Amino acid sequence: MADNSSVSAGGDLREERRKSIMEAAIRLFAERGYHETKMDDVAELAGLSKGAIYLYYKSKEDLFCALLEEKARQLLPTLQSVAERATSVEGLVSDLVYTQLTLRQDNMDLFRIFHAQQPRADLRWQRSFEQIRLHLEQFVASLAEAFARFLPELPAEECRSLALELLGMLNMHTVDWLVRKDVRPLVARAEVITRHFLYGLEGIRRTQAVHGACRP
Amino acid sequence: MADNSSVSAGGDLREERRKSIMEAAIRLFAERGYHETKMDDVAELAGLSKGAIYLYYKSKEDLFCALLEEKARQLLPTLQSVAERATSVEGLVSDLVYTQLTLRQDNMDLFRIFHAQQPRADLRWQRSFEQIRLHLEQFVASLAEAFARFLPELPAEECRSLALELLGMLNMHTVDWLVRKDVRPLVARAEVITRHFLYGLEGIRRTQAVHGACRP
Amino acid sequence: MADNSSVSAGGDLREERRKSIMEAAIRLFAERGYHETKMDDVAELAGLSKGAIYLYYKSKEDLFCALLEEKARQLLPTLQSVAERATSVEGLVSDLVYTQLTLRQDNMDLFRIFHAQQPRADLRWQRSFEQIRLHLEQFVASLAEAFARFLPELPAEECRSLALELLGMLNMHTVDWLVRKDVRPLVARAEVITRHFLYGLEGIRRTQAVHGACRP
Amino acid sequence: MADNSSVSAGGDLREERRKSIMEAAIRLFAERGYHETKMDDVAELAGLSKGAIYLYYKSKEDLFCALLEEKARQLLPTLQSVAERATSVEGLVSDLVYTQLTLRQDNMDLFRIFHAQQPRADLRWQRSFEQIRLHLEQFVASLAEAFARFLPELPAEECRSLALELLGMLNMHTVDWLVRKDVRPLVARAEVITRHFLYGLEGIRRTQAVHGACRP
DNA sequence: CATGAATGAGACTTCATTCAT
DNA sequence: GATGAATGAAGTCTCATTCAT
Repeated sequence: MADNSSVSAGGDLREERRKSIMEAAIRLFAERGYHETKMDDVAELAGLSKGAIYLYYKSKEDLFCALLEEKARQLLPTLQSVAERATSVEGLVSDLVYTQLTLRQDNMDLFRIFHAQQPRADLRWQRSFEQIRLHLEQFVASLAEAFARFLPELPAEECRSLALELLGMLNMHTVDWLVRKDVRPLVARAEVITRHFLYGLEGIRRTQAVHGACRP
Repeated sequence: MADNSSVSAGGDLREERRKSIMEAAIRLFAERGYHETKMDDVAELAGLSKGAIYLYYKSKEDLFCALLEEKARQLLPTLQSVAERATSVEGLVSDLVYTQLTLRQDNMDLFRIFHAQQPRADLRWQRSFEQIRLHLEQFVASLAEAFARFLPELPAEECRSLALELLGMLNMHTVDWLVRKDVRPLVARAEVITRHFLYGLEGIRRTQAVHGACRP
Repeated sequence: MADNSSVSAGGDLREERRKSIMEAAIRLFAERGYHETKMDDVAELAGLSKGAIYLYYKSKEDLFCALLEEKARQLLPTLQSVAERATSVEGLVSDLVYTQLTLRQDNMDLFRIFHAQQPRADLRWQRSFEQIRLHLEQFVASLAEAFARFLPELPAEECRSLALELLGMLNMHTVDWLVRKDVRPLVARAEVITRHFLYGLEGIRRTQAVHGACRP
Repeated sequence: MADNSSVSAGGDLREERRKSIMEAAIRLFAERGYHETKMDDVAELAGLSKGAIYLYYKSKEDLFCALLEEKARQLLPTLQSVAERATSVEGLVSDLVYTQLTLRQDNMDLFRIFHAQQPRADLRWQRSFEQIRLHLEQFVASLAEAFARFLPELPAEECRSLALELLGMLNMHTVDWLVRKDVRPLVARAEVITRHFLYGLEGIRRTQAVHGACRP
């Protein structure tokens, strides 16, 4: 255990450097965007020389894509599981809102990057972004499906709508929190959002019940 | 008529060129982002030489800022007025949703630009963006205030929350419409969004009524 | 004629610039080799800015390949024709030596580039170089064939050998002339080379004649 | 014996490493040229770490120069001696051709390097190259002088010419052998080359004899 | 001595901007 | 005014060389 410390330290050091580059990159890409971020800046923030970055990532583009893919791999499982293990619509919504806000708060830089890139037709990050868009699409779908489970009368289309709307609410609150540099934690908004959204669902349900009752 | 045509045509021509540059810029900035858009591309799409752009805008940055400011000037009044002239919360929401979706559909490129830039901390477009953020802030405020008018018992904070959430829902639907290249018009989603949001309000109101009744 | 001067001047100017870049490139590539030649140097020698080169050639590599291909296209026809139109072996050799030396003298930089690159296994200029090697191969072949025409008894293999040897003699004299910066013109060596080579042929012929006579 | 083994082994090891670096360098410089050869590649092929090279050679340039000088020191004596110990022109030529072709075959990488660098005006290897050029010059001179010994009537200039031509023939055959990756050994061409060159000499001699006879 | 991670000077290339025509 | 060829600052990336381990 003690004797392999030198070896594992080598590996650890390498992994640590890799991580420090990535953290620097996330922060800068988030704050300034891809093009306004210079490799020099990343190097400086990571505490390395410019050339050293190229020992870990073969190009700026590669660094950006690696960032997207690694974070996607880290975060997506958490997101998915919430929708799947829910036992009631109230539980689903409140868990989801809480989980999302926590993740966004802890990964605000990543959120910025995603949010900014979302509506681009683009260019050359297709590979990475297309993957991520698929993940997102899948996430929306699984959320819509969860709604469908608890609101069986609702058309699939409308369930998807609900999923989008909930995410939209979360997005806007996150952006607001970022832009106004709100000192309160983002999760403090969980209760309001959950409540508002559940009120909406209640209304939908009631209408459904009536309609359902009318159809003999 | 013939002789002043050169003058007025000159003026018109000038205005026309300005506009064609701006339209080209909007489209390209939206599709590719600021840095991926080359002045050559703008010139080509506008049907002018590269040098000519500099007769109308003193730099690329200036073109971008002018674009933001001009469009903000064009669109914001419409947005504001909806909130102000509403006579019922139902009217407010349904008008707003309709107006917003229509505007976004007709100015999708502009929407992309705004959306992408929204969560940036940045850099050098502060001048233009700060202005726009103020406009947006103001718009959110006036919307929150309109809600407050119709839901007098609701804390101001929560009214603002509602405003954000409605806009978030609209944003997400717009992004979804763009990304999936939905062939149906964006406004087709107005009814669902309005309904969902109003159900939510109804729930809030009912709770309020109960709470209100309790308070002697 | 006069009215299209502005147009043709534009074209001419462009062609002139292209040529001045190429001339600068040939000289520098010849003197220093590919890698020791910086785009800045080419630009300076061509009397342009660094960036301007990229208006004419899309990369350093492209410039190098264009150079090879253009010169090959210019010079090869001359070389080929000598071998084809010869009516006697004496005429062939003396014309060829003269033509070759003249061309080499007038294109000494190009000769250096070819000579230096000739025995490389390499790398990325394959496209351009493979073509040129084919041309050279073809040239050697047509020369060998010309020898075969005048020395019908000689095996094809040995004719090819003769072709190589004549070219080798020319190469070495050219290198010697370059390295020693000989003030006399290179063509001054034509007579000696021709004479020496023809003496050799005479010997071969005589042997052939004897052998030929022996075979009934 | 045992105890000094570490020292002598150390020295041997050092010498061995030096040699393995040099062999790697020769091969790579020959195949790819100086600039396309990376120190990493040399290290890998030599089976050492990159840093280790710098314990043996103080820079890439130094490695290249050392290579040239060492090989020159090794090979030149052999070359010189042939010219000096010849007893007849036939012997001279056939020995020289044979020796040269053998050396070239066994040192083809070195040949490539020399051949490629030969006609450069250059740069910073002047030190090493100038030396080598002097050696070569000397070699050509001694060869010319040998010819002069056996052909006393021939002007010195023309003897030098003959020397160049013989070397040119050898060069071209070597290049041809390399480029076409001829499977037959290079020395297989010795007989033809010798024969062709001697035929030439014979012709020269005959003419000389006639001229000599005329001069009373 | 040996290693190989890190450095940083320097090269190629792009593109916003200028300016002679 | 309009053009587009030219400029050159600035950015990405490479690789010879160094140095802590």
